[in-house]
Amino acid sequence: MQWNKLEDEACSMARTIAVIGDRWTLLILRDCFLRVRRFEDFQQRLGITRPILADRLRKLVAKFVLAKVPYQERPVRYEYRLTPKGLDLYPVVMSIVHWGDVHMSDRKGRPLLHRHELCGKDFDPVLVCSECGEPLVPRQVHVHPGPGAGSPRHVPLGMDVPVPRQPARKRA
Amino acid sequence: MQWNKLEDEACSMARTIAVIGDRWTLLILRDCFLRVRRFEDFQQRLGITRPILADRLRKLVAKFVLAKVPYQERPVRYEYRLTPKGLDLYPVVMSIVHWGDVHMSDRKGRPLLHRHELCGKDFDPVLVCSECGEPLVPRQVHVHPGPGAGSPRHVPLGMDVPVPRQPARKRA
DNA sequence: CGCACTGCGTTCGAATACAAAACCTGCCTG
DNA sequence: CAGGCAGGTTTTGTATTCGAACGCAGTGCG
Repeated sequence: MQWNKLEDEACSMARTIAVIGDRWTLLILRDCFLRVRRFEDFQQRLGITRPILADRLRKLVAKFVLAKVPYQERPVRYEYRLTPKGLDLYPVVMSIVHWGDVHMSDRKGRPLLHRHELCGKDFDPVLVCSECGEPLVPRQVHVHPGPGAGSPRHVPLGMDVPVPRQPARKRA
Repeated sequence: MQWNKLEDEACSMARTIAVIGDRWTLLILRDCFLRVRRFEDFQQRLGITRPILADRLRKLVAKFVLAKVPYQERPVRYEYRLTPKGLDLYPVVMSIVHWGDVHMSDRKGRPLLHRHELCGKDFDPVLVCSECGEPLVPRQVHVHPGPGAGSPRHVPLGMDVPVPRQPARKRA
């Protein structure tokens, strides 16, 4: 499957991956949330090569995740800023960081702690239900097709199928 | 930067990306949460080629995200199951799917809806603070170095730096 | 003027990852 | 014994990605 095909899948995960499912893109976005905005800064902080960086920034702008806005005239220079669409990726980025904190830290512990300005405490991010506020666990989530459902070659995430497979298995 | 170097960064995001930051790996994990467990099923559902699938499964097992357990003897056949470490990726997967639902759906709407068994309603996932329960927004989160902090070549996510750059800029 | 510098990229072969298809193994079934 | 099935590996060609170097505009400095 090529990158472009991913976008056409009737699966939100595939479509998202078509935008951010690239090693560099996620690191660039992390830096965006750190208020890094300029080509040179990205390049130096990430150690990414210039052609790749230029390509990823271009793609993110084309997908309206970043916006290219001039910060000075004469020589016109641009900086890359998160759009509202880009800002909405915060949960994705935070979830990834948190998983790394919990599961990929070495003996010394996690490299950094997050403090919530509202309550003043160090916290972990928790994913909850928008309706009842309870934490989400995989087993309590069922999925049913929505208006944009296509032929489910990819049965979408959480779909409670008994694993689609050839009906009966002879051997246990 | 090569893949392996990512793991050594003192950044939880980089370390997580070293595990799951691959287009196929995330799709495989999505299917895992759908209770897909067998090589053939992954292959057919994803349209992934066999060598790549074998490679990704091997890596996920090596990283303890999946476990390879026999489900029958004589011919020994294995299935791949999420470990607790793997199950903890649920927020990552859900956040990605939700972003796709919101921002990548076509006119017809999102391909699927999620229903929460506990409250019986269709919901969106929301990322909240574990301490006060309020939704997290980027601007209200500050970060300070934790015990595992290294030299911050990558200043970690959310770090509230005024963008590290060469002190004074000659041109405005 | 003329030369260097800064910010932001592009162009170029070499290395890598990937796709498509065929092949192999161990066991079972007809 | 032919064929099938689950779960891979091998082989071969193509698309991506990479690192190093170059291009280029607009100053700034002597």
